[in-house]
Amino acid sequence: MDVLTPRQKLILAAIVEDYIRSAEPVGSRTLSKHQDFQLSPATIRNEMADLEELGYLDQPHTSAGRVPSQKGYRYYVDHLATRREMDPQTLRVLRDLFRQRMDEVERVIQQTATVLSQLTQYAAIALGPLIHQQHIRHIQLVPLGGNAAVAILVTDTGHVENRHVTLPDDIPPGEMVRLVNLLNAKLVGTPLARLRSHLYQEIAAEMVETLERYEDAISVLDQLSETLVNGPGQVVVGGVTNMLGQPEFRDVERVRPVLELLESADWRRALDLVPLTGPGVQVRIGMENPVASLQDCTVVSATYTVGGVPVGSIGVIGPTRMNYARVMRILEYTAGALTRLMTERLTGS
Amino acid sequence: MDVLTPRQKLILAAIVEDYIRSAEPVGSRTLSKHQDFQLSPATIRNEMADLEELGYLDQPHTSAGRVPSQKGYRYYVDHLATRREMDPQTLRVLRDLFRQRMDEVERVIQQTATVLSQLTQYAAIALGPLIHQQHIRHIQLVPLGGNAAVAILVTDTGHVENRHVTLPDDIPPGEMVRLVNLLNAKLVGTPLARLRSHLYQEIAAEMVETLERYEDAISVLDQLSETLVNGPGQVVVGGVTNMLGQPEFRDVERVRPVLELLESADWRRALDLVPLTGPGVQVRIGMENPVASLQDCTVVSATYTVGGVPVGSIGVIGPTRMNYARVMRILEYTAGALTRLMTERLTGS
DNA sequence: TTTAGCACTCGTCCTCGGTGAGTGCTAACA
DNA sequence: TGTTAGCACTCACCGAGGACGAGTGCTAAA
Repeated sequence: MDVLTPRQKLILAAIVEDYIRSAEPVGSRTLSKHQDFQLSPATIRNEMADLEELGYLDQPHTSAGRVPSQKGYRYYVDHLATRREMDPQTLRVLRDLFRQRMDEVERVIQQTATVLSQLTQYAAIALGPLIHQQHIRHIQLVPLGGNAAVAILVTDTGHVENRHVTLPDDIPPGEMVRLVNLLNAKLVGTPLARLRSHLYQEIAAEMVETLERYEDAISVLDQLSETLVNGPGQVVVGGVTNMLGQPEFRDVERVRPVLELLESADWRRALDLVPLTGPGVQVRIGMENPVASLQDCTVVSATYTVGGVPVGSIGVIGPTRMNYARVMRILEYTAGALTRLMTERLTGS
Repeated sequence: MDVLTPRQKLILAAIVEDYIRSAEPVGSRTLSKHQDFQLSPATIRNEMADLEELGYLDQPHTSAGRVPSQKGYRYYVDHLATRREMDPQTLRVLRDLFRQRMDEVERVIQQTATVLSQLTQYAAIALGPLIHQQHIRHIQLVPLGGNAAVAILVTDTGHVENRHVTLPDDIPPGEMVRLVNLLNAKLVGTPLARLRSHLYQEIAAEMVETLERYEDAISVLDQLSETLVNGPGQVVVGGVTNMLGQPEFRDVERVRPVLELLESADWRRALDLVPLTGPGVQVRIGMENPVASLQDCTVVSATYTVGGVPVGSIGVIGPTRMNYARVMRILEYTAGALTRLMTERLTGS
């Protein structure tokens, strides 16, 4: 990373901030009238030429002003973005959000995505807490007729998962009741991540004793646990149409790949966008994104944790010309609030 | 409704179909070379002038061809659209869809919306079957600690609903078990629509006898049944970005209101779009839509039924320049398939 | 090192004429 | 009376040309 003079930093920061505001290339004259630093346009032009040579600025065409390059944004985020306080109005909206009574975790995630997108005017994405961190509270098997049945699993946060399973033929009456009772007696309190190993290691022996049809029971439980642990969990995307308001996406052909990605049911990729990589706020600018259709976008994300372990994440997707300072601040706050809320739910009650 | 001569009908149909294909105003010369009717451009121009005077055609500007008006589309749909057979490829896609094994009704609805949007290249909307038509299979109350609990309700189609409820303080141990047992003994088989009346009329007496804390039990059940019956049910929207491919929506400002409507969580209004109004395929052209942001769109919808009663619906949203014949045929087929499938689920098993 | 001056670049906007698709009208024709 | 050929007219679209202005790079002076 090159070393910039204090004045160059000042100018770079001013250009980034001005461009974020106006979405128009910033000229030297505009800057010279700008603020603290009293410099003539010519001086600023010299500095800008240097900054462009170093790769921090781009010039759309010869007679236009300068625009931050992706490298410029990166430098701004890493070294220049000042941690301003949140404006009181934003803070109030967020406080109100988390003061609300929201019983279901699903609702919390849903509302978070909505509020994030409203506040930022970008698209927002929120991933529910990974279910396999949660503990089993209750298991139930409800026969539907024929061989069909629904397996229901309730976690200690009150999250309910259900899967349709196929029962083996000719289950003796009472056998299923015994199975359910055994499971509840033995599995309540187990983290979902260890459901399978518990099944085989600790209660298999007992199942052989208690149940006449051991293999059949295992087959049902396999069906339940298989999709459950690997499932992507809840994903909520909000404010997609906000992207249409951004000037860089006034052209339909530009937004289209982004909207298509956001709409696609291929949530695995969505998860890639906002991976669970440690604490703090992460910023991916343009080409830093692994997904090609986001190369003109910035993804800002943060994770919320329970007991220090990341369990879910939230993110904001917008153009590279993004209000970094504000979005990062908002995400930081929100992730913190979610961490507190989820910790309370997962350990407190 | 004015009476059109056979030739006028022929010309109107040709214009509508040509415009649906090309999205460009149709000129007299193009039409004269068109097909069966051997007429000179001049003759066709005369007829077109008449049709315009009657309101079936519009002219974007003096020296452009003609475009069907909304009245023209309406006439076309009502009198001219020929019931062509579905092309084999479309038919195969639909057959494959419903041949798939889809245990959960939710998956059926989800997949239907996806396939509809893929086939039509418009946006598709699918509404899950109204839950209050279904019958109770199982009720469960899982305490979470403190006063919180989850109430779970399974219907005979295997649909699982859950709500967080607040328990009264100091429930005697065993009381809740008794409550759940009583509910299951008495309520299994009841249609959800009659849950509340059953609660009060038929088993209230028994509850007073069996339970020490009758009022508390009722308060819990109230919480469960309240949101359950009035809930909007499952709504899936798919293929929203398909709209971006339509030439009439190349301008961002034109798509925006439509996408915003489709994204909005205000599903009540979405329900208004595709109301449960009897059998058959419904077409709403432009201003016929009650929602202002759809005034340049056509909504084609159909309902699926169980035992003759409409329980859910599907729809396609696209520009007024829509391939009516094909979309209507596809929706007709799909609604029929859903009717068969849901009937089997709701009554068969 | 900074600044004033100046020529230069280049995107934007406007105008303007040519082009062509399409029309309306009229008169002739079957 | 319905149909067709002919013809003048309209008007969106396209590309060229020119004025404008924001902004630059360079040079020379402070």
